[in-house]
Amino acid sequence: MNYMARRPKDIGHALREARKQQGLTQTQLASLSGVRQETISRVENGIAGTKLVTFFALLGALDLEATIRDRTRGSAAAFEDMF
Amino acid sequence: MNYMARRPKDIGHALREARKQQGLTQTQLASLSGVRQETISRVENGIAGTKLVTFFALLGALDLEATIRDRTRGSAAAFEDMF
DNA sequence: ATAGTTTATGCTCTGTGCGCCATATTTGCG
DNA sequence: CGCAAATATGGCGCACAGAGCATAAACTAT
Repeated sequence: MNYMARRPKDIGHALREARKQQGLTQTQLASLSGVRQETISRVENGIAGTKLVTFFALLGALDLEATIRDRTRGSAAAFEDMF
Repeated sequence: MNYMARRPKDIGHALREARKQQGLTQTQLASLSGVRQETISRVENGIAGTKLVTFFALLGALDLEATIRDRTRGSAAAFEDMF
């Protein structure tokens, strides 16, 4: 699990993949995170105006975290996947 | 530059550090990103409801990117900093 | 095909982010 | 200290996210 994100749409993809990977439905994730199923659907489909609070609620429920770093690290990505 | 973020407040901190590191004022970053100086101030101080669009506008202007990954990677963080 | 589940979409309403403008407060430096 | 630059804060207006509820559309299986 290691996704790079530069646009809101990337966030949606990452969240959907993580959710599926954990075998959760949107409804299950909804009760885990406190975010409604409808909202999760819209977020996963890349609604740009999503709030950080919502994003982090989903991140937490999926046991994920975000990191912020320079864009010049693409070459190291494959290496990091070793962990 | 490698910040871990689990809450909106972490985002603000990371953005501020990155901006300072590049020797930019909020006003300069404002014209670079299209986000207003007042908004940048509030975001850096951890306003929870910040929108993803705003966040990514600032990320892009600072030439940063976000990654999403499992929370079990703390031990690898120091190692990744080698890059 | 049909029933059951999962996901997407439409609506109203409330809350709030952010643009915009002004100003207060803090910070840095002589 | 005193002044200028940088950052923070407040008000107003508009746009839109997200709750809540309903329902439609898309899958999945039997």
